[in-house]
Amino acid sequence: MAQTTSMQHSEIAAIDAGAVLRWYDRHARYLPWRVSPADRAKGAKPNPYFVWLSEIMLQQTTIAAVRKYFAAFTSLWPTVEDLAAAPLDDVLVQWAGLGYYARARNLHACAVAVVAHHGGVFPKTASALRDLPGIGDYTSAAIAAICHDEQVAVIDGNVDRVVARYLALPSPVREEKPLVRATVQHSVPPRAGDFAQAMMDLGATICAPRRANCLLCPLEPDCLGTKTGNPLAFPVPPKKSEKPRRHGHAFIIRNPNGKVFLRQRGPKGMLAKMTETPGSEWTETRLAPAFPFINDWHQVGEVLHTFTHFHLTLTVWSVTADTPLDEGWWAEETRLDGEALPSLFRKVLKTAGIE
DNA sequence: AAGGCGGGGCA
DNA sequence: TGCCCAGCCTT
Repeated sequence: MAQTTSMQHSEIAAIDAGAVLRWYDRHARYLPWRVSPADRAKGAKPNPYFVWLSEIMLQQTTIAAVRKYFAAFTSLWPTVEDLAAAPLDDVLVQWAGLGYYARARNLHACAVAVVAHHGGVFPKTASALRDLPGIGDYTSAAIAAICHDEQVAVIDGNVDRVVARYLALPSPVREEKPLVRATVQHSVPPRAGDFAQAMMDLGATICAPRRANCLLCPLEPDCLGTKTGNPLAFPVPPKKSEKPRRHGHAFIIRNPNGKVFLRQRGPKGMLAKMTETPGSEWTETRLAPAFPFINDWHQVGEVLHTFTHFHLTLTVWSVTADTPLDEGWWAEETRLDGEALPSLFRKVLKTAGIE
């Protein structure tokens, strides 16, 4: 077995890290949480709090979407101590619209843990970072490499794609994970942080999902994907599963004072602890609407609109209520900025002209 | 190992 | 419309 491991090791293809770094030194993207390669060469180090915050926000989220949120968070909470001291509800308000709200809950829990268990200083190794909430294989490696040049493999969707093309991998990335990891780990140079960011920039600007600008790519000379004549054939897409469509009802309840009724969702599941307009369960078959607070809802309500959000088809009702309601609060229609309203419920309110 | 999570942008 | 984006967590 040891011999087999040795043989496999000798067969692992390497990425030309020198070529990648030379390209990065000229073409690095400037981002607010980043230290440029030139400043890095002078000894400048990135702020681990900024790097961590940006990495969490960037999970399955584009840079364009993250910019404003990063600016707002660092303005409100300049340090991890500030973030840890903030109420979770305030963090959810600021996160509203960015999606994947478990990230916001884990973000806050992680800040609290860093302050409570690490003296307000982020751990320096990928292994220790990996134990914090919301930090997995990718994010732990990214922080350790970018902040401390730990020579770990940093593998995100960009790197998966670059390597899948570079090696012309015949199977979906999920099945090729060990080979991708071995290849990247085998290639990490001492400038591990710049290398990690370079590979991601390469995937974002040259070796992009639907466009490969091979003429400008530092890896082109050895790229097997290019040699096949169709690098865009990689990575091979996984089989996609059908998702059932779900149906639900949402109620826009307004009182005579022109306020709208909102409430907080439960602590588990979809959009946990976020603000919502009251509604029904979401089921696979279309349900007759039932609203717990108003027995004769159908006498005072009317359908405003029906729209689809992901796999959810939502029917929006307008309801007038003149009695106090429990389990929620009445909000000024013009002051929804202070609510932890996900995009879904902002869409609901927008159908009634409330924004 | 697979599925759920949420939203925006772009071809 | 479908796919992708600096993935993580749960079952």
